[in-house]
Amino acid sequence: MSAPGPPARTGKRATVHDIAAAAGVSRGTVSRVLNGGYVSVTARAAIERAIREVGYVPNTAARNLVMQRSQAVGFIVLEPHTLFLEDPNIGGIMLGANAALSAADYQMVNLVVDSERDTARITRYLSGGFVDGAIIVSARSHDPIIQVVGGLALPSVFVGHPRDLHPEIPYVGIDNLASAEEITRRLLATGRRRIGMIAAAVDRDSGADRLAGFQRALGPLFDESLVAEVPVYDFACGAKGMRTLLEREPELDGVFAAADSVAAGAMEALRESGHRVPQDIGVVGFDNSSWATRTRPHLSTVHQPADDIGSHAADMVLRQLRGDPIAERGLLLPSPVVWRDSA
Amino acid sequence: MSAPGPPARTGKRATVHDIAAAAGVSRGTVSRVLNGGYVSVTARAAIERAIREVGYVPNTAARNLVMQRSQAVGFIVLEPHTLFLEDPNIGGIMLGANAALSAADYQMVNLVVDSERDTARITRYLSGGFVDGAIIVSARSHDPIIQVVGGLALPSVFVGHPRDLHPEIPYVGIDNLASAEEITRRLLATGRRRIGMIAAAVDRDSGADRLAGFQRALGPLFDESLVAEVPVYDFACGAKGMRTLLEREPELDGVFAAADSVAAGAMEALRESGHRVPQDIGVVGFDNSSWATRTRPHLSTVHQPADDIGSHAADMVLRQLRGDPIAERGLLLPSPVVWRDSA
DNA sequence: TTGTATGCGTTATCAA
DNA sequence: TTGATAACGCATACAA
Repeated sequence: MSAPGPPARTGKRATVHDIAAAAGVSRGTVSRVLNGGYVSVTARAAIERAIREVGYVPNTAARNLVMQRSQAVGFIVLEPHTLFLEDPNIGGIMLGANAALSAADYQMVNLVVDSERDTARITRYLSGGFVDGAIIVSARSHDPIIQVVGGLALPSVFVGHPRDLHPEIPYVGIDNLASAEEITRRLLATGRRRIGMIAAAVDRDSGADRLAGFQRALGPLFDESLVAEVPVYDFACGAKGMRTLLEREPELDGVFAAADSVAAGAMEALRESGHRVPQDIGVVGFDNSSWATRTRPHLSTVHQPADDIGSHAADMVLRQLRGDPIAERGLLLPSPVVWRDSA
Repeated sequence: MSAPGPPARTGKRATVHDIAAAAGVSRGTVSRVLNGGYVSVTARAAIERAIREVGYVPNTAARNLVMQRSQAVGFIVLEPHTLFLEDPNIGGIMLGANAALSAADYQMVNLVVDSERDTARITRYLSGGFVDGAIIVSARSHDPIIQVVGGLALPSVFVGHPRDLHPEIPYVGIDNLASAEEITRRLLATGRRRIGMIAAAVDRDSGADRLAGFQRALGPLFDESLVAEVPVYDFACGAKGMRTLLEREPELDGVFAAADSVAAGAMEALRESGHRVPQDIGVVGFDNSSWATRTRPHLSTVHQPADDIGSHAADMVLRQLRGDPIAERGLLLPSPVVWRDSA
């Protein structure tokens, strides 16, 4: 109980004042060695020893108050809590952002807003100066949090490409439309003609763009009845969507699932109904997440550089924080198709 | 740009001082209506109007400084970042904790510590008064963060049942040993005799206890060579562990996988090697996560009430925060076996 | 019921 | 190079 751990387990924590007293100098001098500034060698030595002795650890609230910053950036996810967990994509983006942020010595604070109550609490949190900036994922234009962030003029970045949405806030993402088009084309190239899509989250820009890309690739072959819309990117929705499609069109020979998790669910449904992949039906996904190599056969899919998206998003916030004006209105990262065996 | 959003987009935010000026009262009176205290009806009305007018939002740093609290609780995960995403169990616990915390108007702050650098930054974060309490997941006794938390006397709770680890910090979890024993027994009851285990994370209490339970159930039938140890609870490790086991013992007729994700990987390997489940080999898992119903056949497993664990953990921190002394040294939640078709 | 004054722990601006 | 001293925005004990 008494041996280890640098900070002494006393009720009150040591302050700059205590260091000053212990070292026999003024608080100003202590502050100068803590930050950077002219201080004599002898004074510095005495103070550094005192710091260790009293087990000093800075009080961030006090520092924030005077510095007007928190050294933290919010990672705001506007999705149900459960999806936040299920979606490997959001996870990857989060990891990338966290790595970049922590390299710059910023703490990432994870904020999932799902309910009215969340909105209120997180509004308070953002307004309270707990974060210096924000990375916003899955924004829709009506989200009240967006208004708050805009009103606060909080240095921010959108992940994704929401249109008509605070043009002064930059974005980073991929070209969902072009990539969806490209992967659908390859489905055509392997001879499929009755091609369906399991479209998810069409109320969001990513979902809508993937559907649009699919339609553009198919051109006159596009058949609205071969699009099964499901609410979210997940396994269960994929299985359900696939069953719907099979029911509507027994002759189906190709399927574009809007995400790998959706594709995995679809393949499960396909196996149950006795269809072989890729012989009977070709399947392609989107994301190149760990789902893609968890299915048999492995999924052909679009690689979404989640990690890069996250780190670029973090960089854009960091740059605003530094005062560097950011030139681009937005940033689209490459998302190449990766071919495996499912189509 | 100018229409919506309560806080006016001015550079400086309104303070209590501004409210006082606008309402023609002193700061003290304003503070009293903000918190609670005696204040005349007329003054209150004027102040409340002024608050809306100036678009006041409290400065949390200042409030924290004077109140010596942050109204936030850290959710500390001592695991690699990637596992934090993959492990559905941690996710469920997080969700449960978040729900309880936000119901009590606390902000949950997610802290994953994976590297040296993380440790330093998060130590600073915790010590800086950013959180009033902590929920600690996956602790091992040597983790330096534990020392910090202990040294700070930060109201905390362990998720899991780490022994020899700060006995003054309560824990909440399940009885991994008993449940592992129980589910292994049922494997025996269905006639299996050459039973192996894919043991994961044996350096942690949960992993070690599950292995111990397995051994206790088997008694004299226990064969050390039929235990394949893998580093973490995940799909890929499950497949690899299964292949190892099959190689060591072609006559294997039962397998206990230390987690559902591990079991799913194992079943994938089994399918590839042409073994039928449950006819040739019975498989049981642990967690009752979404993996359990994603496999064919569905997994028999142990239900781990992740949500409840999370909310109970949050409650224990909240109680300490309120000053209620917490009586129990720890809390073990029921974790019943759920039988499906894989064994 | 209200106003005033003081302190929370830092940093920053001055003189010295 | 250093030591006072004034902010930062809020809560609160005390005086009025």
